[in-house]
Order: sequence, then C-alpha cells, then structure tokens
Amino acid sequence: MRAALKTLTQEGFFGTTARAIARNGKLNQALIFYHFGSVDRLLLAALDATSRDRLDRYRAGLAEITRISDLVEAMARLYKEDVVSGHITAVQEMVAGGSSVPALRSEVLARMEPWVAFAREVIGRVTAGTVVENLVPIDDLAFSSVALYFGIETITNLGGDRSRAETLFATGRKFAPIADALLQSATWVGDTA
Amino acid sequence: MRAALKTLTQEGFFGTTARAIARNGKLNQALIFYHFGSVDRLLLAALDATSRDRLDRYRAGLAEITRISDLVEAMARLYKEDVVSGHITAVQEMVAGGSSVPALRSEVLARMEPWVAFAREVIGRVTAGTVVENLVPIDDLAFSSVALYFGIETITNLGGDRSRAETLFATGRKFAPIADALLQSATWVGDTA
Amino acid sequence: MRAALKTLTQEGFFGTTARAIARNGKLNQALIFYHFGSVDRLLLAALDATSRDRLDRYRAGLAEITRISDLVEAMARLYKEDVVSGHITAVQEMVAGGSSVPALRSEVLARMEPWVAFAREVIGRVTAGTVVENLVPIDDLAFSSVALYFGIETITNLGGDRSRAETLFATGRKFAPIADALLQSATWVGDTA
Amino acid sequence: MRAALKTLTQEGFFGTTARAIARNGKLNQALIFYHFGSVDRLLLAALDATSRDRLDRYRAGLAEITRISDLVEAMARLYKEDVVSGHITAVQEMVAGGSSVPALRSEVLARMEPWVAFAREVIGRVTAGTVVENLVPIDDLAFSSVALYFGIETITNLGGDRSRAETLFATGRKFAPIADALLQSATWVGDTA
DNA sequence: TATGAATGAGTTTTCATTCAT
DNA sequence: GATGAATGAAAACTCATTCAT
Repeated sequence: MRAALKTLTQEGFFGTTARAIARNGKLNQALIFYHFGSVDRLLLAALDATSRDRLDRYRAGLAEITRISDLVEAMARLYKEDVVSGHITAVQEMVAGGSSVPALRSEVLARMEPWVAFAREVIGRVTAGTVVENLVPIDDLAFSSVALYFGIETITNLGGDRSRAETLFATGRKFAPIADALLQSATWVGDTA
Repeated sequence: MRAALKTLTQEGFFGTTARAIARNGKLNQALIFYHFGSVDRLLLAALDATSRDRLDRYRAGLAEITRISDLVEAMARLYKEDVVSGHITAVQEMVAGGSSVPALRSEVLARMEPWVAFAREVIGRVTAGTVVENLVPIDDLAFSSVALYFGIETITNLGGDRSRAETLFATGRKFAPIADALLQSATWVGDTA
Repeated sequence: MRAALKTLTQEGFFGTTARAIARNGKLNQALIFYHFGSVDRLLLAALDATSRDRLDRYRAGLAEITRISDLVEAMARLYKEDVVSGHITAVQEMVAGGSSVPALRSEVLARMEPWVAFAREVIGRVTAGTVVENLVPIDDLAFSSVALYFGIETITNLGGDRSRAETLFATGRKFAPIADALLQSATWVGDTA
Repeated sequence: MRAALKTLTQEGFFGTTARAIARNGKLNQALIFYHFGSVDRLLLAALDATSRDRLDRYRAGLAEITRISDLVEAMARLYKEDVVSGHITAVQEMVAGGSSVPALRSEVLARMEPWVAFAREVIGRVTAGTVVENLVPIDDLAFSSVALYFGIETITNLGGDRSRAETLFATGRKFAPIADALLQSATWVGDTA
C-alpha cells in the first residue's frame, strides 16, 4: 500500500499500474493480486488507510477549535503535513483519477463522505451559538468546503505549483479575525436580514 | 471532436480510447490520427473548442451583471445549459482525468486559465466600488471560484447525482440579496473591523 | 483459422494459446483479438468452418449409399481424409477440450448437432424399408454413432495410436455383408422377435 | 482427492486449478504440492482411486451375469450410481481434459485400460458358447463399448442433459431380450451367412 | 480523406510451484 | 503436516499508432 501511494504521487493515477507499483516497492507484480485481488482494490485499500489515518490527525488537530482564526492556523499546519507526507497528492490522484473510471466512482465517493461529515461537525462547532448556525445550511457549507479543497488540489496538481494554496492560507489568516468578529456580533446580522 | 466529447461523458476519461471514440462516431480509428495526430491531441482540441464555446456563452450571459443576485440567476441558467449539453461532464472528465496523466497537465491547466481570468473580471465588476474591492485579493476569489466549481463537479460526477449542485444554487439564491445588501453598505465593514 | 487448427492438432487444446497460434501462423498475437475478439471465438470459428467443410464432403461421399457395405467403404475413405487433413484431431481436441470449459460447452454442442442430424439421415436411408426402420429408434442410433466416433477418437488421441480405429474398419468391412444380408431378410427378424 | 474430484465436476477440467481445489476443500494450496508434488499428479491419483473404486463395484455388480438383459439392468443400476456419486462427470472431465494436455495422455490412457480389459471379460462371459464368440473380435467390441461410453458422456456433459443416456438405457432394455434370443439360437447365423 | 488490417509494447490477471516458518 | 506469503512465467486481452491502399 505504501508503494501504491508513492507511485500514485510520482506517476499519477494513470501511471499507477501493477508493474509500476511493483517496481516502486521492489516487489512481485503477482503479490498485488495475491493480497488485494486487483489493482483497483489495492488502490482503494490504500486510499482507505491513508484517509482514515489523516482523518484521525484532523480530528485530533481540530478537536478543541471554536474560532475561525484558530481553525485557519490548525488547517494550515495540517495541510503542510499533508503536503510533506505526500498524502494529499495521492488522495487527489485517487479522487480525480477514480472519477474517470466508472467502476471506481461509488467506492471513491464513499471514502469522501467521512470528510464531509467531519467538515459538518467542525463547521457546526465553529458556528455554534451564532446566527450563521440557524441561517446557513451547514450541509451546503460542509460539502462546499470539501469540494473547494479538492478543486484547489486538482488545479494545484495541474500546475505542479503549490503557491496558490499557500496564498489562500495567507489570505485566510488575514480575514479570519474579521470573520470571528462578525460571527460574534450576532445582533448585527439580525438587523440586516 | 463531437464523438470524443460524447465518449468522454459516456465512458469516462479512462474509457475514452481511440476505438471507443471511433465506435461512438461511427468513424474509422485511423482518422483520429490522420486529423489530430494522437488521441491526446484530439481530446485537447475538443476541450479547447467546447471551452471556448462555453466561455463565449458565459461572457455574453454575464456581460451586464453587477449584482450578486443577478449573478446567481445567470449562473444557474448557464449551469443548466452546461448540464443539458453534456459539456460539463466532458470538461470535468478532461480536467480530472487529464490531471492524472502527467503529460496532459500543463495543457489542461492552460485551458483553465481563461476561466480564472474571466472569473476575475466578473468578480471585479460585481465588487467594483465596494470595500471588498480593496480588501480581498480578487485573484484568490477568482481562483477559488473556479476550483470550487470543478470540485463540486468532481464530487457530483462521483455520485452521479446532481441534486447537491442544485441545492447549492438554491442556497445561493437565498443569500444573494443579503450579500448584495452587505456589499452596498460599504461603511459597516470599517466599523466592525 | 488455419493456424488455430494446426496448433490444435500439434499442441492440444490446452496448448492452443494466442501466443502458440500466432507463432504457428507467423502472425501477431493481437490480430487474433482484432479479428475474432477472443481465442475462444477464433477456435469456435475454426471449428465451424472445418466442420461445415467436412460435413459437405461427407454428404457428397455418402449421398447415394444405401447398403452397409458401401457405407463402411465410403466411411473408411472419408475417415482417411480426415486423418490426413488433420481435421479429425483438431475437432476431437475442440470437443474434448471444449467440454472441460463450461463457457464453451453449449457452443461446441451446437456444432455437433448437424452431425447427429446427418447420421440420422444416412441411417434412415440405409435402413429404409427394413424392419429395423420400425423397430429401432433412429435417433438413438444416430446419437450413438456420433458418440462412438468421438469416443474412439478420444481414446485414439490418448494413445497417439490410430491402429485401433483401423482394426475397427477392418472388422466393419468383414461384417458389413452379413449386416446387409440380415437387413434384407426382413422376415427372419419377424420370426425371432 | 475428494476436493479435486468435486472441483472437477463443478468447474470442469480447465477450472480445476490448485487454488480452486484448495478453496473447495477448505485447505491450503501448498498442501497439494506437499502431498502430491503437482496438480497433475493429484488429479491422476484421484482418477486412480475413483476408477479403482468404481471398477470394484462394476466387477461385483456384473460378476454373475451371463445374459444381455441382466447386463443392461445391472449397467443401468451402476450407471445411476455413477451419476449420483458424481464419479462419472469427474472421470469424463479427466479423460476429455487430460486428452488435451499431451503430458497427461499416456497416464490417462493407462487408467482406461483396466476398463477395456474388464469389458472384454464381461463380453467374453456373455457371448461364451455362442457363435459371436468365434466370429467377432472381442477386443474390438470391448474397445468400442468403452469408447461409446465415454463418447456418450462427453456429449452428455456438453449439453448438461442426461436424458439422452437414459433413453439409450430404455432402448437397451427393450432390445436386450431380442439380443439374448439371437445369441442363443446359435445356428441361425450359419444359415443366413 | 478514408479504410481495414496490422503491430509492438503494454495492461491486468492467473497459474503452478516454492519457501520459510 | 500445515500455513501464508512469495515468485516467475505465461495467460488473455487492449492500446495507441502505423501502413498500404
């Protein structure tokens, strides 16, 4: 599975063939089929494992957070981890690549749902007690957050240039205090709405 | 090119082989190579054409718009066109699929840039004269918009279920007037920040 | 198809792989799939062609025959043709080999039925006007003849020794006149039965 | 060996791989090689055992028989046993499948010879003291009987339809008394010929 | 322009068999 | 005796691409 993830980041979804994985992990092609039955199942297992793993980290990293400014800080830290570990590229390859193989779509989708649920939980916590909570459908926000995240990663991956993502975090850092202030001045929104 | 786009929506990027395209368009495989040199170049040409075509429509549809509520209406209309024409699935397949083939990445990225530029233009126009114009980096907004759009399409394509996207437009419609009001009351942000 | 039949006789059903056929016919492996879609379909097409071909020869060779002694002579001649052409080994390999691949069974069976029908026709002609005609179910005789033929070929193929089959023709030659006499003395059987 | 025979009947000769046998018998693949050295040797051992076993039953069942009508009855009973036990399908798969693997041919042939010898013995007993004994080569009859038996089984296996074989037994039952009468009226053949 | 046939390199997958434990 | 993991060779099949016509 480690070899599969590595190949995914190095060669792209398309280049992640049984042969390439075997070469990368210095193991026998047939082993993939012995243990996983097919390349697809290996890839899904790898996605499963890495996704679960990262979700745990995210859960831990965002456990206590209730303010947007803290959220941005923590996310930036976790995102850097994702980048360094290569996890993010592998996942992006699986999601984008998997979306172009009809047979993989539902499996990949199922592995994204925990992230949407997690986003819902965090957003719920951050907006708890503010007007946003009653006003904006949290489901939409959660879905959009995950979509935005993968959209950014896809474009980032296209250009091989991570600076865009970092600029966004910088902008996020700048506006987080404003957002926090807005969220807390609960009455103001009531006036306008 | 029409056959290529159709195959892209029907079989996914991975299933869009020379044979599949030829079958779909009832033409000879070799013609693809005669006219385009390679499958990849046909795919890029198709993306090019459809992308240019749609960009023209979007430009026309959003030409006069300066308010977010109008923007949401117009976008919903254009999005529906994209869905009906199948354009959107084909493009999503090309972007997601192409992002997993290293050799295609830069070409695909180049075809996305006009959209980011267009988003910048529209956002610039809508926020012109408001505080947002000076406060928020429009580049980031434009990039994020396009990323969000493709992210949503990717997840939509995974589930084969367009309802999420429609829910989002509904939510957008609900909040557009609030956003417009906020943008116009240029003074308050200064107060709060 | 010629290469397939040749490989079938030389290597056995099991050894008749795409590679072996290609080697034998000095052609590219992929051609098999280009023209026939799969090895199985090539094999069935070859069986089809050779079977149709031989059935024509048998039909011509046994067209006028009404006596068992003539039948034995003609059959011996046709059998020798089968042996020399290699047709018989190829067919035996297909029938025996095909019977051990569930997916091929019904296809192979369908290609044997014309032979049973043909046997029925010949036996009907030879026994026409004799007591046998009314007494023995011709279907059973026809089925048994074909079964016997393939059974003999299977065992012959096991030993690689054709002498058994030839001994049987010799014995057949010896008893054919007796059988003819019996068939014509229609009354005698009536006495005994 | 039991697992091997079961797999043979369920999956066909071609589908009887080490893995399939192991799965079927809920045992480890490697055990096949530990105990038998190779899949082929296991298959031959299984054929050996079941063949010996059935030959004993046939010997016992046909021990006292001297008349064709009794023979048909006894054979019908034994055949039904073969069918119920699955033995017959397994053996047919081995003979037909084995005949398409050059390396197995002689081994399979060797395991068929006891049956030819047994047929010779029974036919000899049944025709003892009649003209047939001196007139017809018993070897040919014995060989043909076994060949017919396997031929019928092969076609039966192709269609998955045992009714043909049963019809044949019914016909056999009908004609057995006539055959017995013919055999006993030893004089007539001389008269006619 | 268009076509049918060909090709070579590649793919996933399966197989019998081995090996260390 | 038994097991899980490993291996190399070979299977069927697909692909983009070329070529002669």
